[in-house]
Amino acid sequence: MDNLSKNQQIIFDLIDKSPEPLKAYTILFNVQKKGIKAPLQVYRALDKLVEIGKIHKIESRNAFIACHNSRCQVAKATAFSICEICEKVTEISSAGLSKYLANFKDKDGMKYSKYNLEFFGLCKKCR
Amino acid sequence: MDNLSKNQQIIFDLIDKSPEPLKAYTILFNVQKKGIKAPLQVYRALDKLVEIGKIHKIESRNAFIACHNSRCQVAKATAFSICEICEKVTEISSAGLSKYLANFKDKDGMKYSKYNLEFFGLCKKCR
DNA sequence: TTACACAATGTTATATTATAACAATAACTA
DNA sequence: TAGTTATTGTTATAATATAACATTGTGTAA
Ligand SMILES: [Zn+2]
Ligand SMILES: [Zn+2]
Ligand SMILES: [Zn+2]
Ligand SMILES: [Zn+2]
Repeated sequence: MDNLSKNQQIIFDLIDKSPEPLKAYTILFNVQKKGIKAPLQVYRALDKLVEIGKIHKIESRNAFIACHNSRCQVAKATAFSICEICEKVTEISSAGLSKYLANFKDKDGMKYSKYNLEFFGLCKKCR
Repeated sequence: MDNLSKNQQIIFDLIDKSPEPLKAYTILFNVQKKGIKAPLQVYRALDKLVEIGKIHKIESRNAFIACHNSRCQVAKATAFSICEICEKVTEISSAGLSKYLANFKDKDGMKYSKYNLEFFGLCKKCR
């Protein structure tokens, strides 16, 4: 379950050591020297890594970052801050926020199994 | 400010009367008989409509819906529920939720100017 | 009115993101 | 060891989005 396959490990390592979210074709370019030559090989590994919660997709940017939040259980509940100038992305780890959202019910009383929240603003450096 | 241009009006009308989110190329297909023939014409209108808050983009689906929530001021604060089976999307209008998120500060004390929240689950019909 | 600025349009080409389809191999299970 | 499932490799193609440039419309102020 924590045993990644060869391609999954190569791609996870790349994303994990990146200071910024990586796009699929950027990943492809960077792992070609390791023998991963086709988009599908990248997308398959990304799909799996997202599924098991090792990485998250930043939907508004079509990019991927490693999970750095023990609170987000297997990609079911994710929150990020995104700087609109430098594009720095940080995973938000807030007990209050995750509790609030996990318990949120809409007006029909519906509870949700999963959510993704993206905050936008300016990071410290860019203000 | 509420005066849409010709292409903007055509595309807004289509989205506004659609019961489901529409994708850019679905829109393109549906407005070709009205003289809008190129993707760029669609994307330009979509960009403008998003900017002025008449429509929202559902990021996880690359699709667009009309705003039906007076609380979301010009696309700065959006929340949706998405059914993972039938793909029905509803804009969430909750005073509590929008107040909570608008006032949310991360651990660095940063407040955000904008957010997008997508909840996933099963709608009434699909349960 | 006329000149200017700015918004919107039209058009062709191209870039970027993602999946279909099929064959082969590796890893796990009974 | 046979059967099953996950993973890989490969080619082609689908789906989403933007670049670049020329033209036309619309509002505004001299
Ligand atoms: Zn996480
Ligand atoms: Zn920044
Ligand atoms: Zn809205
Ligand atoms: Zn449903």
